[in-house]
Amino acid sequence: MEADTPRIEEYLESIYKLQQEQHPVSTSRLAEHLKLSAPSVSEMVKKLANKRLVNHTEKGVCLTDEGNTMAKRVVRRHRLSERLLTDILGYKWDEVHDEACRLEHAISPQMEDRIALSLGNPKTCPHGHPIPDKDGVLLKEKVRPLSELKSKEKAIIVNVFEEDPKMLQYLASLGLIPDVSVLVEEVAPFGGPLIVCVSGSRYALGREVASKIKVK
Amino acid sequence: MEADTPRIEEYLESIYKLQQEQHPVSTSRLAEHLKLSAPSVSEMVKKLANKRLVNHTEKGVCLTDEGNTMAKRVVRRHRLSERLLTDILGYKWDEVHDEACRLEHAISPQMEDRIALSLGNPKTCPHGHPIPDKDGVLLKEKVRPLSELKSKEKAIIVNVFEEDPKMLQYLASLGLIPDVSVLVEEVAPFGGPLIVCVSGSRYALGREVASKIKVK
DNA sequence: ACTTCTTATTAGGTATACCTAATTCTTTGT
DNA sequence: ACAAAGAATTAGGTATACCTAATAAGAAGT
Repeated sequence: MEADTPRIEEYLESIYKLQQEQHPVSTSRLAEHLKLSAPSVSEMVKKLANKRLVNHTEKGVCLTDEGNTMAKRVVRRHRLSERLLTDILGYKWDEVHDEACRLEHAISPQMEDRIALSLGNPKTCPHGHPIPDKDGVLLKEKVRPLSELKSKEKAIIVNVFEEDPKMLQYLASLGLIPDVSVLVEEVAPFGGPLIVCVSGSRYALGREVASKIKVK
Repeated sequence: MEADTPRIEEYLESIYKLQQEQHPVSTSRLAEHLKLSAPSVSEMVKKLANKRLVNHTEKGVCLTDEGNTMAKRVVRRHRLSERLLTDILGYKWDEVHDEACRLEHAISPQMEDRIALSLGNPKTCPHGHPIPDKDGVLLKEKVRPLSELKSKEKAIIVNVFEEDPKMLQYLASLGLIPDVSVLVEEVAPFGGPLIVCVSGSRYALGREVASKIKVK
């Protein structure tokens, strides 16, 4: 009767992520995100609901308090793993996601503490996302996508909502990483590109790309 | 048709370890070591044999070249994990085994390399056991158990064949750790204790305990 | 309102890795 | 040599987590 926690963690983490965009998460979105068939997800969601980790209504799936707590613990371990990989093992930010997806299920609460301590209690992952603290408290900054800035507006990159390595490499090559200041020089009309100024250089950035960069 | 590698790795690692004591490993020993029922092990061993990872004869199970290579890769990841835990995350040597048992299945070849590099290519785990290199080459020192030394013999601790935390704590408290020099002052007859001298202090050590400490 | 399209679920099936109980095969003691 | 003990396997069964194909339920278009 006991849980295959890795699998459960995977589901909770996905639901957690998808909830940020779409509140009650549809099972089809979840299936797509987990790369599983819809029936498999349907079935598993039922089990999660039985364990009181999610509520499953007509509109979709959402985490219960308990599910949310558990999801945040996984997110914490994922992001701490990413930091361990970059800060200590010399990984680049585009190489850490997949590795962290495996590590997050192999890290004990004790190791979680030790990583946090050894890294000086980092507040964010290498992509700028906040690391929930031990009690699940998560300080989320108010951000907006870079794509929504007006011409001549200046802002600081908070995080990058992206995990594709190619894309991350591209962004890093332009210096578009957290804590960097960006000036929007010009916004081309009709959904055209943004001309941005980053640490002295000027680049044209597609809207799609710019929408993934969150700034404050 | 593809492998549940973590489980396979677990078996190979156990067989690898047990082979050091008893060459063809009996399925019952294996079952005991893995804390599984004999039939479960019997069945799994059949699968491993199908995959050409072990040879299963009347006398027992032994690793094929391929199985041995795979086992050594797991051992490498296990011991590198242990070193990561002690050297970077501040764990004590008695706290690392269980944690490493989980990590060893979540570490990619790339991460393996990075850990080794970041730690300066350590040659042994915190308990003194050699870390196989990338190609499975493993330099095994010629050792004998401390329990076999004669009175007045002096030797250097190479490794400790033990993973029980309590025991490791005890040994560490006496300073009985790898690379430390020990002098046997006296050997009590009839399987009695050894009186040993370690960094200025004198202790009485049971035979059982002493047999787990390998020296050169 | 009704058909169409999408979304979700049920039905039925597979593979993995475990279990207990029963059986067979292998030693070993007398 | 043979019975008792011990080791290993077969038989039969469970739970988990996945799948495809078929069906049902809900939303949207004319």
